[in-house]
Amino acid sequence: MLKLAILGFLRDRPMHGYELRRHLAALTGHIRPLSDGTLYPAIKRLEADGLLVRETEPGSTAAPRHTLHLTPAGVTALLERLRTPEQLDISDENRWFTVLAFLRHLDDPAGQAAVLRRRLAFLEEPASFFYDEAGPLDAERITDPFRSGILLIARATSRAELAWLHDTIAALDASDGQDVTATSG
Amino acid sequence: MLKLAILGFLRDRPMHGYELRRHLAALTGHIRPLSDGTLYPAIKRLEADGLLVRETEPGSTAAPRHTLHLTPAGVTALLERLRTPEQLDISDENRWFTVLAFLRHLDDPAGQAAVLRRRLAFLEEPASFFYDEAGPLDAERITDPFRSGILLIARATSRAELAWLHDTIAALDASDGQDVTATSG
DNA sequence: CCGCTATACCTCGATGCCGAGGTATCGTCT
DNA sequence: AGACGATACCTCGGCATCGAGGTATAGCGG
Repeated sequence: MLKLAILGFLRDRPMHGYELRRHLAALTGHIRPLSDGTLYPAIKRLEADGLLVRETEPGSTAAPRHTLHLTPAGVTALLERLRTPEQLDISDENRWFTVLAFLRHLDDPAGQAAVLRRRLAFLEEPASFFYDEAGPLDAERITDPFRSGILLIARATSRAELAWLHDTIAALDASDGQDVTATSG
Repeated sequence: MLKLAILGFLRDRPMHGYELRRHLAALTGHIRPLSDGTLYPAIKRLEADGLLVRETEPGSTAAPRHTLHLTPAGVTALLERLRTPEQLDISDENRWFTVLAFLRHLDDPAGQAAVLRRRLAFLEEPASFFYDEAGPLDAERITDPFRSGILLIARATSRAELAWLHDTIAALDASDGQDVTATSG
């Protein structure tokens, strides 16, 4: 997750750790704040994997700034992750939003549509939060106001996202067809 | 999180680990599947903390079943957790839904309303996912269709939840007033 | 020039989760 | 009788994260 977000931000432009931290805070920080005890080891792991390099700028500001650049391997890893996200990236809303935030980097309408279709399939499979001895509880059988609130909110989110997914997939399919004829004609 | 869910389910009725596992799978399993390598150590931690006890049923079915019961300390811990959730339980939707799923156990309309008000305050404070050099990006300035999708979905969720929160808080406030006059009169 | 804050980076112990593995029993199908 | 899957529980290594701590520089107010 963190890995995806770091690669995604660095794909836009090289930046140093502290700036990365600010961007990450803006993206998911209100949901789940990120400590730099998490960020810097993550950067080190990516560096050890050869996905990014640091270039030390001399006396720019304060401490020795390491400007972080993606390597070609880093770009490949990002695109691979975006093209074939793991199931948790599809099902968990926080992770899914991170995928969406950088899906534009996957510069391929068909590939983007394929990822959206995976989310679509996940949202369309029936899921129930609660059940008792008699089986799954549908909305009508739930008397607890808090639990019916969960269902209400989940359903509103689902409706909005399904509509958006259908629209966006249609647009991507259309633009893909256009591009193919444009480049081939 | 897991801790809260275990305590919450056991508050309904004692059950053994495997049954707990099924309930947990129904509650959050479609989002994030739970391995029993996570569940059983969590049960052990709760037992070590004195929040639950196991009672071994003799030759009921297969392996030695341990039926899990909340202790008075476990009930207290559950109520305390529900009454004063940490900020992450408020901000993270997955955690928040877990709080909601068991908030009914906090048998106190005023306390329940107070928790809902914390979520309300969180949702009402302005948050932006993205920003550039010129500051936070509002919806109009975002051209990336995937990022505008995030905002669209987040806003739909937020609208639905805010409406539900207002309604439910009003209902709780009303029932609280009624209860007070009923018990005092 | 001292203290304070912001910038910028790092380490380390504790914790919690995951996945892969293992054990054992019971019921059912063949 | 043997194979198999479901039930039921457990252990352990590995890893990501958190939080608390530390280091160092630059700039600003008093």
